[in-house]
Amino acid sequence: MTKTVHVFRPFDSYNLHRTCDFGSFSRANYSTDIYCEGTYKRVVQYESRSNLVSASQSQSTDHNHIEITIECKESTKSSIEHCLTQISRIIGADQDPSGFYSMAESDNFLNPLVNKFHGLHIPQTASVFEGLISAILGQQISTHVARILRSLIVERYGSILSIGNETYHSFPTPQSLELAGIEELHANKFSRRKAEYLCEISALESKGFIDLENLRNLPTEDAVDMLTSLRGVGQWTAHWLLIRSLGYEDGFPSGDLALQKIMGEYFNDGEIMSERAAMEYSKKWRPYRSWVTTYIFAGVRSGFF
DNA sequence: GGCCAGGTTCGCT
DNA sequence: AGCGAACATGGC
Repeated sequence: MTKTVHVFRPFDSYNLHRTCDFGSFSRANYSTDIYCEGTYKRVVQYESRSNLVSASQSQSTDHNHIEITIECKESTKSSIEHCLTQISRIIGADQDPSGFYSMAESDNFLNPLVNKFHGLHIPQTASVFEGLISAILGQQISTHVARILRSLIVERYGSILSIGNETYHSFPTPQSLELAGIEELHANKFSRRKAEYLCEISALESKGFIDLENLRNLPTEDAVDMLTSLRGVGQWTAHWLLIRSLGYEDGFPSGDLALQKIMGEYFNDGEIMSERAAMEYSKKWRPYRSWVTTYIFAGVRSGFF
């Protein structure tokens, strides 16, 4: 077991704790990602080898930096490179919120949110596939139930890595979910419809009929079109993916019920906003709507509103 | 027990 | 285009 340590300097404002909190990583049943005592941990696969990668932030007096540790049976220059790229993307340490922050300064609604959650970046899912499956599974149900279902498939279909006394789970591969099959997922607390969506998408990805990772390289519209052509993926899910998996800064899931309620309270005399009205109103926040969405949800989760 | 929760599809007007 | 039902589950 070799161990290597690296230091990464994000933009000054970056706050690991707030970012991991937003990602639900500190919740016991999140399974794949662990955030505990100031350290974030996750297994990163590279060429069929498992690397345990951890990140922690030290707030020394003059400099704010992230320390990244990689543990692996064998490491190479390219495996280390891969792990560093992955981890900094997952924890959002490579993002620059300064454009969003300057826009928010002159916005009465955003300004308090930015003050409260300053340093929160947008955590990215380890893969687009993982983001998509997690998003579909969370449709229409409470975040609490979504976590239960997510950890169920992770523990049942994901691979396991043991180091010392600790056990780490990986997110299921497209192959393993395809293999699980509709019937089995249905028997495991998923609606038949959802089980179908998950298996269909897993099969398409594992057979190479779609390439979810490649969506990162497409213009926004094309990525949304491709995603919504999949059964089980509507506007909400596609935009959620733009924000949480594809790294776009201007996604906006206007179909979101919680978002419509909050916006209604502030901008529509307390009346819930329609999807269309929410989308229209959101245009004043271009091109930073992914940030706006993230900060609003951070507010929702912490009882800010 | 009933209603809702960070939606989507399908089948009607 | 727009509307309503169905979908499975956990929590209040």
